[in-house]
Amino acid sequence: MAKAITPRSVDYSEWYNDLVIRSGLADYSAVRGCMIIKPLGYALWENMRAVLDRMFKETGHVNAYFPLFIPKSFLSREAQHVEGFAKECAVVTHHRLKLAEDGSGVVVDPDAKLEEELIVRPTSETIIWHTYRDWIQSYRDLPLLINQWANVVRWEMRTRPFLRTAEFLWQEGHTAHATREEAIAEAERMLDVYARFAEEYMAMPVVRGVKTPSERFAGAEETYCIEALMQDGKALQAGTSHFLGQNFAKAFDVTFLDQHNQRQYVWATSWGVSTRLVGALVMTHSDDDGLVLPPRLAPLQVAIVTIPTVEEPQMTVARELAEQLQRIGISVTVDTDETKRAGFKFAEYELRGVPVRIAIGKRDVEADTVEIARRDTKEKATVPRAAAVEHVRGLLDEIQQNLLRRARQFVADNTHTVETFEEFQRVLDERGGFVLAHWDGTAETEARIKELTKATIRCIPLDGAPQEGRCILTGKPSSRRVLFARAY
RNA sequence: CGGGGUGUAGCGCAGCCCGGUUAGCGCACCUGCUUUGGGAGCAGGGGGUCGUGUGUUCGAAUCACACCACCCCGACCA
Repeated sequence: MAKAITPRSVDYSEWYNDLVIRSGLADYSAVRGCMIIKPLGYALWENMRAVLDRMFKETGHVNAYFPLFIPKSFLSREAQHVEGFAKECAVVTHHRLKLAEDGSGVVVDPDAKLEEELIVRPTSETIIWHTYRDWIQSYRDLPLLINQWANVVRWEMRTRPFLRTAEFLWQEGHTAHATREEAIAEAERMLDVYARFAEEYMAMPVVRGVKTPSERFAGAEETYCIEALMQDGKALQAGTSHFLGQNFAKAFDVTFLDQHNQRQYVWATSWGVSTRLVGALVMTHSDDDGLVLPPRLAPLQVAIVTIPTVEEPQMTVARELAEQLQRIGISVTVDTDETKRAGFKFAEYELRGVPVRIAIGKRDVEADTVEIARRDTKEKATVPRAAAVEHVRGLLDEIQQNLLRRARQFVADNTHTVETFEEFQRVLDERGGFVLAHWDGTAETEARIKELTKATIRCIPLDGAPQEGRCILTGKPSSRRVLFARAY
């Protein structure tokens, strides 16, 4: 094995880093905390983006684009918002460089200092709500349903490829509504879109819930989220949808006249998912041999390898088969690289997560068969050439379903219900995973549990039935279980 | 921002303690031949500001000091 990836059992974190780099998803860059998204990683993001974009449009949203830079004063308009983001903002202070007098290169020209500093957006609520003030006058202007695909910068202390980078790509939806109820319905609708995307496309089961007040987005009245469970038993917040109340409308003075000629503040939501989803996908399905990508998002679904590459009969079969697969909408490549041998290619396609690999050798040509291997289980089947297209079509569906099934089973196996604090600690230390437990509802208890165990309340699950119980820490009454985990 | 680690060829490393030929090794790369059903073999070849700076010395990858960068672990966050 020329390209050994650290096995998960040795060091999960190393495995992830190795895999991201060696599979060709991303590279480190010259800038701290910023990564280069390589063609494979970007293709994956493009596929995610295409599906999400379609789902947003199906739910009535349109795309727009707002500036990268935000005047510093905007950020301070909403008190909680600035508190939440102030510590991680990149700030532009000058607009010009000049040659250094000592010839050592360029220096910032002190004469080019900006009157007001510009913040590189960590999120766009402020500049968007500043704009919405001009766009909204009447109830007829509502709802305003806009999404933006953009990059944002958060100067994080500690970064990890895809999971937390200083610059990341995302989408941010920003909507304005006439009523509280409508805005809440919008926030819930978009959470539902995210959850469906995660399960149907990423094959990643998620728990839907709401954040506790201390975990809420800065400036939100309610933060809805989807939480996923990674293979090492740690949780990952995969998407959030916020009900912002009238906070931003009040901060930016966005009002409208209703049907009764009454001036009202607008109700808001914002919601986003980011390139973090690529990391989530990797951590959900992949194994020690490389990426495992769900067919519905895989940039390449089928790779055909002929053995040997150069000889004609098998190459002819490969090209015919590829054409037939393409015709039914399956992405496929015929590997014509004569400098690599079959074994090398097998390993390489596995590393890159291609769901289905087909091998065609002289033996197959003679028997009129092809060998079809699936990435998720690594099983191989020899099937008649005439049945290959249907086999592949069915197999891609089967892999998609199997990944979701497997991931669901994992979440089920790693979700524990506990009654006492001792049990809580033991489960976290020995097994990790999601832990359902009673909590007295106070921020103090939440903070204390975090301090003692490093576990946070990931969410208050939306589908959890109310249940009387006693808080695992304080013994005070609790009306429902909440979802705890150690998280990324 | 605290703790730890690493900077030597595209990648991974040895050499450094104890200074001294032309700085090595594996992978990758180039050429040729033989191969080709799970990361091929042989032969030949190309590729280096030893992170940066200053100092010590006849002489520094090697010793000293300073700086920089990146990675990992923590606290903070999508």
